[in-house]
Order: sequence, then structure tokens, then C-alpha cells
Amino acid sequence: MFTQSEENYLKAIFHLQEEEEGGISTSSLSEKLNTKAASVTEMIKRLADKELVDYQKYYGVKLTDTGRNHALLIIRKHRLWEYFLVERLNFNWDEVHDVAEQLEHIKSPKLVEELDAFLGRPEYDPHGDPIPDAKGNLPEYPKKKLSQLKTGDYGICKGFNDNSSAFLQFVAKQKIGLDTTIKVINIESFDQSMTVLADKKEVLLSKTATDNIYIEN
Amino acid sequence: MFTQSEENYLKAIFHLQEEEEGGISTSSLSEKLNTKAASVTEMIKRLADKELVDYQKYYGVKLTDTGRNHALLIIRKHRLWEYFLVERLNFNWDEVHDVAEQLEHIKSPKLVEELDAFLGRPEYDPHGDPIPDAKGNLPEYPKKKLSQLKTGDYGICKGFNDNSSAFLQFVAKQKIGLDTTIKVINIESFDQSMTVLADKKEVLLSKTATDNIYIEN
DNA sequence: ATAAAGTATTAGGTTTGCCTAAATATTAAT
DNA sequence: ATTAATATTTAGGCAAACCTAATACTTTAT
Repeated sequence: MFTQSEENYLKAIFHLQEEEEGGISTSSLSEKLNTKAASVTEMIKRLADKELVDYQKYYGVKLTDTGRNHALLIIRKHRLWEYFLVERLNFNWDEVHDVAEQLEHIKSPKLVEELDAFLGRPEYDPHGDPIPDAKGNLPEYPKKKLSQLKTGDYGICKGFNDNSSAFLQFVAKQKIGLDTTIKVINIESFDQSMTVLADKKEVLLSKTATDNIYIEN
Repeated sequence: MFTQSEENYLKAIFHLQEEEEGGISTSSLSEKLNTKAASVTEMIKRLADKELVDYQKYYGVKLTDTGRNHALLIIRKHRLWEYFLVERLNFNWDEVHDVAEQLEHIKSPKLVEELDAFLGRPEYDPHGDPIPDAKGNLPEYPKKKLSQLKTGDYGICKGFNDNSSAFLQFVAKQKIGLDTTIKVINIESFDQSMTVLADKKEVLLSKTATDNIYIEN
């Protein structure tokens, strides 16, 4: 149906649409996918030909309904596999991403459904990200970032935006994981870096870090 | 490390080496892989450059030790996934092949080892084919074909050479499966087709069919 | 309003892996 | 031992996905 590369673009566009307003720019896709802008333009045209995205030259792309549904299927597969790797195969949560990135492209509707059933239809993956169901519906999920809190606020960690093993190992080192309670001690006004209390330890987090930690409060 | 296509060639060469003597010809690879002979020649050159095969123009290819080891790893992954699909995800044995063909290319040494452990280190896949261990050793396995039996002989089905769902569904229809006892009733001399008794039913099998059924006796 | 700076697109090139058609080598048959 | 038949390789093309360099469009700043 679609190539792996096309699927990677759909997924990247989907994730960027959750962050950015309006059309997704060539440059943000280029950055996200580690691909040169010229290559992105080329691929975007192919996706537009296949009616997976709406594309306005110089004004970025948006997923069509078909494109969005397919992106959700890839995300569903990715997160189910991550759950499988951690819960059944003893992977650590910070070493599953790259393998899941490969497994998400396996084409077999039966496999997805049976895997989901085998795992007990989990709602969240090991990073706290919600797993879309077979119809593409996402369980409700608090989309608030740690960086949005004020000094003195409390939050409970519910997931991460950056699931790279580098980032996940970093937060683990700071004793921040799923369901960790975090208190904001101080925010530096000049760079928005935050001193927080997590697991009785005070740590300093850059704005980049706090932007990538989802919380509920 | 290697591309999916390269891995498919290695696997095909490995399987053909179990059947044919000497170098594997361009045409048998071409047939096995559903690829034109010219494309095969091209790929073979690439594999020879990478020292995965020894190649003599016009006289076919043989796997090098590196090539053989890699082929065995792919086969190991293929069969472990087939086992997983049938034993854990309720797949039928005749619908796993295509999915396993995709899964065998997933690159993650940890995944293979953990999956093997999770499954209890099985020795045979659902078609009766032996699963190589982490070092590439195969459990002992009777490599005799049903077509080698004489009239009146008995054999016990231990596996199949053709694992396509078409063939597996065909043998299932004839009530032949793993461990089925088969008695040779008659062999037509002009086309080697065989009348056999399996599960108290007499059925006629072409030479093509009996060549693809492995037995022990 | 226009020039400079920043983005995006086009043009032209590469590699992988496939194809067809033409040329060449091997094998089989007289 | 030639010739005919068969198998293999070479030559030249194509599509996917990437790249760099050059060009074109947008936005920002004066």
C-alpha cells in the first residue's frame, strides 16, 4: 500500500500537527526526519498525488482524513509493539523506540488485531502515550507540558514528547518517570529553565526538557 | 547492515543449496525470487563484492561462511516469528508465511534473543522446520522426501519444502499434516504421481507435491 | 516600498533494485 | 565439430528516495 518512507512522513506530519498550528512547513519536517528540505518537497508532492495530504506550495502540508487515519494506524502499531517489547520481552522503556520504528511498518491487519488482543488491549504505551484503537480513536489524554506550570505548582508526569533513548535516559537519571509527582521550585526568567522537586530530589531542567514532559495536575 | 533484498537473496541461495549440488544458477534464483535473470546477475555481483557469496561467471554462486551465517540468522528469525504467530497469536500455520517474511528483516539482536527465550527456545517451527540456534546450529532433521519412498513403504510427515499457503492448504485438505502417517499405495510410472493412504483416506499426489513433503521412516 | 534574510522549490545527480532487449557464453544435438 | 537451443551477462532505462547547488518565493526590517 504505502512505502515505509511515506509512512514515516505521515507519522511525522501527524505529530507536528499536534504542536504547530496551520500547515506543517517543509523545514520542520526536514528537521524532524533528518532529511534535506529538497527531498521533503519531493515526497510531499508524492503524498499529495496520493491524496494523503493537502499541499499548498510554500505554505506547508496538512493530512487529509485518509492520511490521518493511516498515520494513526502506524502510531497504533508502534505503541502496541513498544508495549509488547517492554511487558513481554524485558526491554527497558528507553531501548524500544528504534525497534518499534521498524515493527510499525509490518503490514498485516490480523497481526495488529491479534497482538492487541494478546496484550489485553492496553490503553497506554510504556512512555505513557495513548494507543489508538482499531478505529483510530485515542483515549483521553492530558496534553499539558511541564513548561506551562508556574512556580509552586504540582504536576504528575504522564508522558514524554521526545521518546528518544537519550532523552528517556536523561529523565530517568533525574528520577522522573510515569506518575512521578513534580513540584516547581523556581523558574529562571532569562532562559525558562526550571528547578523542580521530583522523588525528593531537586533538579534543574532546561526549557527544552520541560517542553518534552507531559503532566496532569 | 544488509538490505531486505540482499537478505532475501541469501535466504534463497541457502535453501537452493540444500537441494542442488554445486553452484546455484542464475535461473533457479530467478525463478525462486520471481525476478528476471538479469536482475539476479546484478544482485549477485553486489553480494560477491560484499563477500557474502563466491561467484563464478556463468557457473552460479555459493554462500561464503559469512553469507551462510547471515542466511541462518534470517531463517532463525523467520521461524521464531512463525512460531510466535501460531502459538501466541492464533494464526493458522498456513497464514503465517507472508507476515514472517516481513518480520524476519527486523534488525535487533536483543529482540531475537528475547523472543526466543519468551517462546521457550522452540526447536521446530509450526511447519516442522528446525529453528537454528543463536550460533546457527540446526537440530537434527530427517531430510527425506515422500517422493523417495517405494510402493508399500510407510513414512511420517515431518515438514514441507514449500511453505506457501496454497500448498499448505492443499495438504491440509488431503488430511496430511505434521506427524501424519502416510502409506504409499501406488506409484504411476509415467509421471511419478503417487496414491497414498493418509488418515484412512486414499489420495493422489503429483510428483511436485511428493517432492515437497518431508518424511521420516 | 524595497532590499536583505530566510524558506521553499526546481534542476540535475546518485544508489538500489528492478525491467527489456541485445549480445555472448555454454550445453545439447546432429 | 558445427549448429541449434538454452542460459547468462551486458547495456540502457525507470522509479523511489535521497543529495547539492541554483533559483524563486515570502517575510522582515528599514
